[in-house]
Amino acid sequence: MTDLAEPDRLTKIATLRSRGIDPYPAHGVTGTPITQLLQGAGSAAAPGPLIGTTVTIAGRMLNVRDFGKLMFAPVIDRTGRIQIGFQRDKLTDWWPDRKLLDGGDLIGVSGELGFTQKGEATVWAAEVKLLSKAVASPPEKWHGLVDKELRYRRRYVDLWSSEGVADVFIKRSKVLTTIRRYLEDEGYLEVETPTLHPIAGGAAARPFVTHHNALGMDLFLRIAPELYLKRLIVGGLERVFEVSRNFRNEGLSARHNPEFTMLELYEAQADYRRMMEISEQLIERSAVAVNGTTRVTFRGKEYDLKAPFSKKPYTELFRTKNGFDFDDTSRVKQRALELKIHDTGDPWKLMNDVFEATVEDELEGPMMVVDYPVQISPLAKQKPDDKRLTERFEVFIAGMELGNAFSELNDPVEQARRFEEQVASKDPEAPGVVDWDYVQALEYGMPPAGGLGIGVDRLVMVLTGQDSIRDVLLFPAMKPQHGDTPPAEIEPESPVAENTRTSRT
RNA sequence: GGGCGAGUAGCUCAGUCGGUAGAGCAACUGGCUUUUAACCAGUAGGUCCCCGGUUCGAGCCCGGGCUCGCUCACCA
Repeated sequence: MTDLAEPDRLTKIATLRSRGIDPYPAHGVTGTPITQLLQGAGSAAAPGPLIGTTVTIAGRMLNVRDFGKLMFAPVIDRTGRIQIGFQRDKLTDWWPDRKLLDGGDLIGVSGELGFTQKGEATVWAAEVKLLSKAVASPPEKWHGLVDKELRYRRRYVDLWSSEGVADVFIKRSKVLTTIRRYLEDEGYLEVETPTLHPIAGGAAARPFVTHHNALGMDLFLRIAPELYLKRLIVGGLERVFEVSRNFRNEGLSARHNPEFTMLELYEAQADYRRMMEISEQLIERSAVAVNGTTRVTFRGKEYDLKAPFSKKPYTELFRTKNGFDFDDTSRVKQRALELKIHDTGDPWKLMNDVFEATVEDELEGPMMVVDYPVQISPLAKQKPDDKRLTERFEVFIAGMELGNAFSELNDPVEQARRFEEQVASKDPEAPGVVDWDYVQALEYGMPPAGGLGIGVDRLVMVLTGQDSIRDVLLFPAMKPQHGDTPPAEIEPESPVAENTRTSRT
């Protein structure tokens, strides 16, 4: 047992057993969802149809108020909370055992639904069954769990003890349902592609490295599913999407978790204009599904997510904020110095860093930045009328990037050239080797296609008004707790790469 | 990694000038048939994050360290 287990409650378990009561019975009680009971109860002034009938509920009992011959306690289930009234006169045999129940215990109760003198809907217990004895106390009754670290570590308590927490995750689920339903209606196929990648491609990020013993090789946890999904477009599946858990070995923040969920989709014969429409639809429909309106409040500001979103060219935003063109490399360098941006040696990364520092944070949105320079868009197709730019856009809300999409580059020769350029660049986040298998796929011919990625966690943040990504993840990344037993060491047959970056030597 | 803040009972927090460690809730005992953070009386509960220093005396002052939160940087 851990030190959360209270000796007194453990003693009660022994007492229960000695009286022939199993504190952890094999079978539960099927109850009516509490919200349904409350609806059927109506109010004391206008009693509903369930008043006076015998009902059954199952849930967690909290906060017992004992009057000696009468006792009240709320019981919660996933739908709501209702009060149970225990009366000695109606529970003569059970009454002496009531002290064996504690706040936090899971119980099943049957009895007549009625009201108290104060008019609160109450189940007057006629039968009580202990379903599971809690040996740890529930959180303090009026502050609840306030310590953020404890809330994340003990999400299993936070979910039922903190107001609104479960609701965020119910909404998150609704967002995913909405996305799936919409894409299925559009003729998309949901697919699953590998999480273990021999080459960490499809995005610029530092990967996690792991090791496969039988194959005797290092593998990367995927940083994006992109290159596999486009192989499926070559394969003729035409419209595919994946809800992909991606892993990036980078810093943590209110917007970044090492594993996060990305929706990626690809559609043959489409281009980035079609992706704009899909982005707008996905976001607008998700907003309506969870909030019933396209209006949301996020970080103190109101946004209307109604389609269509405004669109502005990258180059124009760049010029307006900086006073010179994005491809004026000497002035970009100078500006980067002014902004104290670290120069990795890659002039185009520097240009984009200047863009991010000067433009992105102020993009309240919802808005789409369109037509990105080709040098920072290695997988996007060039614009026919301006080869310096690509058919690419990103969606921003509240200065936060929510989505990224483009007309997919399907020219194998050009793709190989860009991969080689990337590998030769000084960007530490660029892949270390060319993905020749992907180039080979393109050599067979990929139809013109549009692709889109949407950060699901961030979308849920905006839709539920949560400032931190940790509040939309059930179990956000945490350091192991001091004193935790470390996980069993697995002996690799050969050492895992020393550096977490893609090796480029 | 930088900046700011925090660490005292199971939980939420006080702790004055450096002088015997406190409250509410939770727990335990007793009372109470209509409460809503029920109430009343009582009991128990402490490595004041750790190590060192100053001092007659340190929760408090000094030095070092650890952990956590927020934030900036990196990143989506």
